[in-house]
Amino acid sequence: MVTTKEKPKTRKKSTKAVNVKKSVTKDKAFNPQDFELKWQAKWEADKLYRSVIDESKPKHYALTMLPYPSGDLHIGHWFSMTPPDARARFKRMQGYNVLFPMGFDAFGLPAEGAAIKHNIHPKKYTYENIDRMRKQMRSMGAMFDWEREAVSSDPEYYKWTEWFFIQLYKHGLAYRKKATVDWCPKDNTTLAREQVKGEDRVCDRCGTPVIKKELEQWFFKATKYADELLQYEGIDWPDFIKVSQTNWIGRSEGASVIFKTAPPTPPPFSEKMGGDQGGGDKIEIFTTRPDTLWGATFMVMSPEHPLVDKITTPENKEAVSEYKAQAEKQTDIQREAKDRETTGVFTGGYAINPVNNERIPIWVADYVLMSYGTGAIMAVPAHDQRDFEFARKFGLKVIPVIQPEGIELNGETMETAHEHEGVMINSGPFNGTRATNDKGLKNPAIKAVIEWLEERGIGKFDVNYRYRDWLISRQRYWGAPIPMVYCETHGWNPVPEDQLPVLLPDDVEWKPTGESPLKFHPTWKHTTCPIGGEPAIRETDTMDTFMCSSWYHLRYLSPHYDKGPFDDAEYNYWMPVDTYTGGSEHANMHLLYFRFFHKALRDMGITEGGEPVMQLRNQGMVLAEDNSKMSKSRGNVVAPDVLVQRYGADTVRAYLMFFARWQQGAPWDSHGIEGTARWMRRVWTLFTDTPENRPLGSSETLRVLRRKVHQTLKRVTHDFENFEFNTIISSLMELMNEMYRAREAGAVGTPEWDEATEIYLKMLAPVAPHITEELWTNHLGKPYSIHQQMWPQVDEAAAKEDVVEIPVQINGKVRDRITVAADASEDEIKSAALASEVVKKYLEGSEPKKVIVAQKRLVSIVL
RNA sequence: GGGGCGAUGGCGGAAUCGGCAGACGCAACAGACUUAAAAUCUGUCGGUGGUAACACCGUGAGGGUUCGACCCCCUCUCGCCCCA
Repeated sequence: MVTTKEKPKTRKKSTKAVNVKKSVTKDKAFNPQDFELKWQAKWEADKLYRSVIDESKPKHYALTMLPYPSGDLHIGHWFSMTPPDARARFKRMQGYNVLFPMGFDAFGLPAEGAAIKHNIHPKKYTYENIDRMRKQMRSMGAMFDWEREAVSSDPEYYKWTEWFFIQLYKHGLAYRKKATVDWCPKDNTTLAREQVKGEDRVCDRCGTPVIKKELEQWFFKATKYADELLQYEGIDWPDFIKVSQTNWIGRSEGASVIFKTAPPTPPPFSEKMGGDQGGGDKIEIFTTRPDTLWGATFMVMSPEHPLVDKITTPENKEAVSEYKAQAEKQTDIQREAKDRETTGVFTGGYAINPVNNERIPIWVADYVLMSYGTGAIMAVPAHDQRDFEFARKFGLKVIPVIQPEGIELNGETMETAHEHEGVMINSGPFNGTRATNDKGLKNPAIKAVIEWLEERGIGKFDVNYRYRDWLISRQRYWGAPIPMVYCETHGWNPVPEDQLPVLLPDDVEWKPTGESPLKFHPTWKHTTCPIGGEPAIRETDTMDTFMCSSWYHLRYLSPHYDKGPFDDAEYNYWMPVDTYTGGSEHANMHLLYFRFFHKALRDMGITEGGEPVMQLRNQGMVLAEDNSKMSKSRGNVVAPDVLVQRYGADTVRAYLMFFARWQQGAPWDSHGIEGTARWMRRVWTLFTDTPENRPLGSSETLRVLRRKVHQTLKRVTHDFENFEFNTIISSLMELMNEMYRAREAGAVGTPEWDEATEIYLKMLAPVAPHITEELWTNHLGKPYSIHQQMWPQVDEAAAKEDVVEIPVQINGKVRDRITVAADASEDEIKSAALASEVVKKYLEGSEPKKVIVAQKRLVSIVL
C-alpha cells in the first residue's frame, strides 16, 4: 500500500499526552537513600560480584586503571570507573564471566610530600587514604570484586615487584649504567625520559624544569623491544595512542658511518699525508641522510663526547673546557630551545670525511646531546637548517649536494638549507642520482649510497630510535626497594629470592636532600654479599612506581598467592585483559611500559602472549564548569559524595554517562544533573504509580510500544558494545516517554507492557543497579537479583517499522514527504513520489531528468 | 616547525552506510496546578522575513566531487593533545 501525504506537516510526534488525573495507587516517593545502601550490603553479603573461574562460561576481563590513593575520590574517578562498570555489568548479563577488579597504585611521591610537610608517615597517609577511598568506591555500587583487591605497597605485592626486577636482571634486561639523566630538582629524583614533558622539559609530576645529572642508575632494556612495540597487529587500540607510541619510539632508517680523526695539524713537509701521524680515532655518526655525505663540511660533537679532550689542540683547550663547563650548567630547556643563539667552539681537531677524504673541522656545540644517537654528528649545512645556521655563524663552508629542480644552489649565497628532493651533485659517483622526499630505504638515493658505503666498509645501514631504555631508579623512600646488593669483591648481585621481600623500613627520615632517604637509615643498607658473605651494601634507591603498575593486572588474578606473582590457573583462564579503560595521558608512559613489560615476561617464560590488553578505550576529562582543569589547588573539584547524598549513586552514574561523550569528556554542568534526576524519578513513578480505570490499549498502541522497546534494545546493546554511553541514556529516556504514552493509552496489564517493563529494567540495570534491583525485586516481584538476569534478545520483526516516511527532494531540496509501506519496492516508491501533488506542481507536466531512489530512504528528483 | 584530534542552536550533544541536520537533555520563555514558592504536568524553543501557509539562509571559512556533503577531497582559521 502506498499513500501520499497531502501535507508535510511538522515532523514532531504529537505529544498531546492528556494531562490525566493523578493516580490512586501511589507508592512512596522516590528516595534512593531508602534502598541504595541496603542493596550494596546485600550484594556484598551474597558475594554477588565474586568472580571465580567457571570453565562453562566465556570470560571477560574488564580492567580499569587503578587510582593513586590521593585521599578523596573526585568526579573524574567516577567518570573513569562507573561507565566501564556499567559495561562490565552489561557483559555479565550477556553471559560472560566477568572480572572487574580494583586496587591502589599506592607507592609514590605525594605520600612522601605529606610526610615532609605534615610529618605524617607515608605508610599511614597512604593506608588512611585507601580506607577512605575504598568506602567512597563502595558508594558507586560498582561490581568490583573486592576479594581481588591489590595494593602495590603491601609487602605481599611488592615482594613480587622485586622478584620481577630480579628476573629482568637475570635475563640481562635490567642493568646498571652511568649516564646523563634527567633530574627533577623539586622532587629530588631522577626521571625516565617519558616522564619529562613538553617544550619546557618539565617533570611530569610537578612541572619543574628538569636538569641533567651524571649518575649511575638502573635501567630496563626497553629498547630491545622497540621494533616489536611498533607492531599493533591483533590489538584494538585507538589510533591516536598507536600514533603517539610510534612517534615516541621514533624509528628512523639511515646509515652509521665511521669518520676518523685526522692528524691535528697537517705536517707541512710530510711524505705520509693522510697517514697515521696521530689521529685515526673512530667517530661513529648516525645520519638519516647518507645521500648528503659529500656535503658534510664539518662535524659537531656533544660537549660530553669522550673524544673531545683528545682531539682538542692545545691552543683551543681553554675555550673548549670553558664551553664544556657552561654547557654542564645548562638545563635541557636552555640547550634545546629553538630561539636561542647558536653557540659552539672549534676544537682545533679535524676528521676525514670517508666518502671523499676531505679534511673537515670538528666543533663542539651543546645542541648535540650525548643522549641522542652517538653524541656526534656530521654537519651538512646546505641541507640541514640547524647546521646551516651554525655554518653561517662561524663562517664554515657550505657545499650543496642536492640540486632542486630549476634552481641552482650556491653555497656562498644561499639563505636557508634545502632539506628536500633534488638531484645529487658534487657527490662523486652519485652525481645525477635522484633523491626523493622519501625517508630511509624508500629513497633511492639513500639506498644506493648505503649499498656503496657497505661495499667499501665505511658505513652500514642502521636504524636509530628516539626511544631510550627505561630508567627505573628513584632517589625516594616510598617505593619498592630495588633488591640488589653491592660488595667490593663481587659487585652487584640480586638478593636471593627466598629472602624477598626486601622490606621497606618504617623508621626513616624524609629529608629532601637529593639522596635516597634509605641511605641515611642507620642499619638498613648494611647486609652481606649473597655470593661471598662479605659486608655489603643494599641499593638504597627505590623503583619507579610505573614498575608496580606494569603488572598489577596479573596480581588481581590471585592477590594473596605466595608461590609466585600469580596463580597459573587464574592466568590461563582470565588473561589477556579484554577491555582496558583509562586516561590517554599515559600513552607514552604506563601504556608503553605495560606493553614492554609483558613482552619481557613472555621472553623470560613467565607469561604467554606479547600483548597484555586486547582492546583499549580512553575516557576524556571532566573539566570544571569554567572549562579549566579540576584541581585541588584551584578549589574547583566536584565532590561526588555530595552528589550521591543529594541524588543517589544511580543518578550520578547515569549523569556521568549522559552529560558528555565518554571518550571525549566535557566541562561539568551542575544544572544538567537535574535532568537525569528527573528521569530517575519519572522511571520510579512509571513503575510504582499505576493509573486506574484505563480502557485496555488498542493493538496499535501495543505494537508501537513493542516496536520502540525492541528498537531501543537494539540500540542500547550496540552502544554498550561501543562505549557510546550518552546515547544509551537518551534512548532509555525516549523509551520511557513512549511508555508513559502507552500507559496513558491503556497498555498496563498487557503482556506487551509486562515485556516492556522487564526489558526496560534489564537495560537500565547496568546503569542504575540500585533502583532497578528495588523495582525488579520489590515492585515487580521478580526473583532476586536483576543483576543475575540474562540480557534480553532483540525481536527483529517487532523492531521493524511497517510504514516509513520518505522525503522527496527536488533539485536537492526536500519538497514533500510520502508515506509508504516499509517493504515497498523502489518502483513503488518512485511512482508514489511522482504522484505527489507537490512534485507535479514542480514538474509542470514535463518529465524529470532523473529520479533516484536512494536505499528506500529518500527520493531525489532532478528537473 | 612536524604529527594527531576536534569545531553542529545560549549549553552538553544526536544524526549506525554520502540520503529528512539539531534526537535526548540542560538553560530560557509561556501556561496548568498552588494563598505563594518548590516539585510536578503541558507547550514553545537554529536564524531572517511573514498574522499565517510558507520562503530563504544555516553543521568554523573558502573551494571541489556528487542527483544529494556535518560526513569524501583540496586550501585556510581557531582550539586541545603529543613531539621538536
